Order: sequence, then structure tokens, then C-alpha cells
Amino acid sequence: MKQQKRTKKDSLGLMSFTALLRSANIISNEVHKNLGANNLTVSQFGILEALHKIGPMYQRDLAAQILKTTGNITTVIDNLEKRELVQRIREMKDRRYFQVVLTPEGAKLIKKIYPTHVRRVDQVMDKLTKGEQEELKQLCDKLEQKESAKQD
Amino acid sequence: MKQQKRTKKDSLGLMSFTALLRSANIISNEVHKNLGANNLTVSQFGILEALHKIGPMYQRDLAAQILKTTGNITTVIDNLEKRELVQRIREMKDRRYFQVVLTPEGAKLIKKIYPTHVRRVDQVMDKLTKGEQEELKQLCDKLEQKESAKQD
DNA sequence: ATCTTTTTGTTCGATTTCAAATTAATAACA
DNA sequence: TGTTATTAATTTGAAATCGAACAAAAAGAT
Repeated sequence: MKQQKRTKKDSLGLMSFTALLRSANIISNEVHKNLGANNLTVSQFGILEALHKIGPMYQRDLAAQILKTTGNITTVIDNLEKRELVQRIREMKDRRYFQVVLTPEGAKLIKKIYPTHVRRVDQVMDKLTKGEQEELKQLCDKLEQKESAKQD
Repeated sequence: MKQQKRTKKDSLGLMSFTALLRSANIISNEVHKNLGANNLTVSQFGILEALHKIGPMYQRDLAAQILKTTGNITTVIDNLEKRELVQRIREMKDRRYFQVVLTPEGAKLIKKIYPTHVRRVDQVMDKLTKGEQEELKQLCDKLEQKESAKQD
């Protein structure tokens, strides 16, 4: 009963698109699967990472950083604040903004787990050679350009 | 007040990892952003796409296909079944399995929207040349191998 | 100054999602 | 046969997530 479909071959675009999404999904799961040990979600970790590497940020910028909606950032920050890993500080100049900063505990946590995270990432990416990693990065960066920015 | 951090430079692994996840996220949003017009979620679309291209499948295999848990598949199929786009058919040989099949309406819907989807994907991926798309696919495929398959 | 628009963050309702526990069916095997 | 283990799907409870509507603050226009 296995009906042989007239397999219209997938376009190269579709195949590369699918491969991109699949690998990103798989790699992300591999890297993040042990975040639960510290009771962190991927988004929460992303926030801590951004604050760790960039410093205090507005919620708006955090949303752009981890590619989520501002509505989502609100709840993620809420939960991090409940655990006292970050703190909101109202901006005086423009009172619409909150600066989000790491608390000492938050800083301590991310400092503790970040090196392991980086090691895991390197380990996973080492399935590719350095040259291939460089190539992959170039291609992904190029894919990010706005649609209108295409020239041919 | 922008405090200059002693920027320990990111490893190539981390940079390529970040680029991969970012671009996958952005590209996925670009491609899927108009699914709402047909009241479909990304997962629902993924199910319809798989059934369209591969034919009837067990829930277990659908989960593997769209990289979600079987628990999640249950609710996604529930919702598709409510709209009568798919149907569960109990497998006779082994009654633990359900075959999920497209209903005529489901088949009609996916046939209608799939060409547009493919066109969008090709359009988005055309930010890369054919050669680059091929290269990207190769690299992503290579990344998917199980960790144990590494030799060093 | 007052009205309008834009921007930031919050809230709300609905859905997705997961992990863990559970149920049902089958397989393995003594 | 009966017991145990495995597997497929469901349920449950919690959290993430989105889009849309909303409030507060600031900026701009006249």
C-alpha cells in the first residue's frame, strides 16, 4: 500500500532551507539540553548571555538580540527577576525604558556556566573544520540581509 | 555610560553557531510569517507538508520529521483533526499506531498553498547563489551527524 | 499649549511546547 | 501461560510564545 509518489524533486532552495532549519534545531537542542540543570530556559539563558557579554540593556534591545517579541521579554525578565538573577532599573532620562542588569547572583551564575556552554558549542561545531565553520558563518550572515538588499 | 568591556573575542565555533541559529530563526520567520492567513501554525504546516510529500505517516514518524515531541504531535494532530484537515486511522496490525492521513480538504489546502511556500523559500534562499546554497546544505548536513561519529 | 503620532513596555487570551507520568498494546521470554 | 519490558500515544501541569490591544512617556506638529 506504499504508494509511490511522483517525486517532484525538491528545489535546491528548498533543500538548503530545510537543511538549515533542521541543523539549527538539532544543534540548538544538543547545546541547550542541559540548561535544565540550572533551571534555565533557552530564552532565559540568552538574556543572561547578552547581559554578560554586552552589559546592561533595554528590554527592547534584548528582544532584538534573542529574536523574540517584547511581550515575551517581559515574562522572561519577570521570571529572571523573581529568581533575582536580573534587575530592572528605570531609566531617568526616558522613563519608558528599563535597563536590565545582572544582579551579583546573576553575574555569578552566568560566569559559572558560560565557559561550559562555550565548550559545548565548540565541541558541537567541531564536526566542521575551522574553514567550514568560517564558510558557514559567511553564508548565514549573508542570508540575514534584508530581502530588498538583493542586487541581482 | 557605555562601559567598554574587555571583549574577549568569541571563538569561531561560537560565532558560527550564533550565525546559524540567528539566520535559521530569521529565515524561518520570513518564510512562515504569512501562514496565519490560512490559520496554520508552523508545526501544523510542517505536518501537512510531510503528509503531502511523503504520504500517510505514524505520529511517531511525524514527530521525528518536524523535530517535536510525540506529546506535542498529539495536540497538533488534534487541532488539525478538529479542522478536518487530517484524520487518524488506527493501524490494524499493531493497534498502538495511528496512521495520519490528509483528508480531501487537507490535501486541497496543502496543494493550494505549497507552491507559494516553495516560491517564498526559493526567493529567500536566492540571497545565496546556487553554489552557496549547495555549500550551505552540505555544511548543515554534516553538522547533523551524531556527536559520536566524530573521530578525534 | 494641545493634539497626534511614535515608542516602550505590559497585559490578555489562545496556542504551542515540553517533560514526566500514564495508558494501552505488543513483544520477549521463561 | 504469565510476567516483564518496550513502544506509541495520551494526559497533565507548567512555561514559553505570539499577536493584538493597551497604557505611559516622549516627540512632533500646528
